[in-house]
Amino acid sequence: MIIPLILKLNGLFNTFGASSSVIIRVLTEDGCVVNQVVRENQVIVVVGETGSGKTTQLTQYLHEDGYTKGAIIGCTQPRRVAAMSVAKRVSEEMETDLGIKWVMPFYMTDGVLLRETLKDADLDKYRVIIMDEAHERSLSTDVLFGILKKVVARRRDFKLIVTSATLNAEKFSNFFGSVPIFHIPGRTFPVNILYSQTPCEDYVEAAVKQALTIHLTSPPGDILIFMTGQDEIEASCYALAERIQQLVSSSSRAVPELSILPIYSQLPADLQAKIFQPAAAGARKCIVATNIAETSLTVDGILYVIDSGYGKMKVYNPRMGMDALQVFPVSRAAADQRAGRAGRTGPGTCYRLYTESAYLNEMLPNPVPEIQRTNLGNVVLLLKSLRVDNLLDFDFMDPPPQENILNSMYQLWVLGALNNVGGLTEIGWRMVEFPLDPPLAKMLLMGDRLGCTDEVLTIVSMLSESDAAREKFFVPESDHLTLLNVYQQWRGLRKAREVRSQLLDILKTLQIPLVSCGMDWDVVRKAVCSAYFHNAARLKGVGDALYGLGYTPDHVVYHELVLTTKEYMQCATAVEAHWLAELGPILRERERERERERERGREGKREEERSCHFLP
DNA sequence: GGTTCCTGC
Repeated sequence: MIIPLILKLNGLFNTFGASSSVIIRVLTEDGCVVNQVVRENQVIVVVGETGSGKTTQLTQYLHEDGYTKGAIIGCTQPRRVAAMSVAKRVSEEMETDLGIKWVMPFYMTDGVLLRETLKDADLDKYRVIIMDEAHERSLSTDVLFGILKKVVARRRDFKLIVTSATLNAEKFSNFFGSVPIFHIPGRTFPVNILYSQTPCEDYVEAAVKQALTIHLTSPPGDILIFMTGQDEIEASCYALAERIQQLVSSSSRAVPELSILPIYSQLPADLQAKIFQPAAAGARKCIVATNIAETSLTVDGILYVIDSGYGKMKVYNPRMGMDALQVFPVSRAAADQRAGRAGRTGPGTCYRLYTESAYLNEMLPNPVPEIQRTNLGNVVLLLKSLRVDNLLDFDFMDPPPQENILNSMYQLWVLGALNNVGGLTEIGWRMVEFPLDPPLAKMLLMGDRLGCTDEVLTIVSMLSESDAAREKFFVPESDHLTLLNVYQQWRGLRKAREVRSQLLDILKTLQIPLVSCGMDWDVVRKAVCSAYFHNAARLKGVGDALYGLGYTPDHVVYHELVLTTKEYMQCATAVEAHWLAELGPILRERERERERERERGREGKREEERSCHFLP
């Protein structure tokens, strides 16, 4: 077998970190040590650079040691594109080794593996699971950690290999009982890090200046600037273009070309693709990005990184039942990840627009894991179905705030998924079958009861489709019906169609018939209402804010409430007040109680009646 | 009239 070995001898028995008692073992050139250690340990943690080939190497060793005989090696990634591209790369590498029988590891997202535990709690079909990029701490990764820890205890033949960035390795090792940590050296170049001498007043301005300085005085190499969002990116690009233009017209010397390229996830795909095209001869690229360029996208040729030190993050507030999209200083780990982007093609430089003292004293070592800042409805449902009765006792590596768990349980109870003692109801058991957020699963099941599964199925599928085409097909009473309208009139929506057919399969297995209500769309609104009545609002003093709706309903339910500069209800549907009473009698009672509590307490006016802004 | 990045089928 001629797969180049990247695992190299890297010093014997180094201790890992000053406080650590864990010894880093060594992977030798011939790989026999790793084989032996995998043999001797059920769980190991592997520290290595992204793309160092560690998963390829590990699966090869595992194969050699017979772990693929009559069993499967599973390898998880946090993102689907990554899972697919790793699978592709590995299969290409395999093809070059003619005549060798190789059992491909099964690549998937961690979310897929998590859902597999629903059907097979012990994951019997897997002999080994490799969790790649576990340091990213996706919601699914964190839930899987707790579940796999139990699988490891129950199945002595089962192996778990967790790969991680340096910072998290010891924590991961401790979680699984001080398991061995391995180090695989990376292949990146050193990055020189320069800090701002004083705190920076306006990082957009500072970034633009720094980029110009690099462009005019530093050797060739592309620039990558990290900003928080679309607005700042547009402002930076505009300012950069303007300054370059000024220089061109005022300077007698020739100003080299600078190709200014914004990138963020909302940017249309054809514009996104531009960042991967090489710059014209003699020109330099300057990419201005959100944190999409931190992990999701990798551009080669970057030698200069300019880091604002900030990023946006969604934070769930259980008291308000609302997500807030807020700007935060990034963590040290994220800042280091950003800096590392300058060292992929050669020795690079990272300009941090904040002081070294801010880096050392004000930034968190790691980002707050997603599980601690999100609505846990799905997690609760899933764990309940795995017969984890007391969620507060579940072995989370970093437990979510108790308030988040209790609030999510309350929401599930309101939806009828949990009974009074916190067990799954019949509806709850059926909701688990759907890979959907609990309200959407509920909407489907209510569609069954109300005779409109066909319509509701489309609406649920469309919520995952882009909202770009929505405007033309506007239905005044309901954003949700607008989505149905879009789908019915323009059936070229690929993603929605795929999702729809897959959800339809699940309906079939649950023996729920596909029934249409024709044009009687009121029942559809009722189904929407039944899913969202915990997200209900009475409109008050909204004035001009409703101009897009055409008329003013008394009550609406909404898909999501997000706090940005203002509070925004996203995807709202007008409902009749008596529907709320019919469909959610328990809720109404609880709400009255809570309102009375609130009136007594100091907590706020804000929650009583939300004046709101509509997004068509 | 606006919002970082992801996921399940």
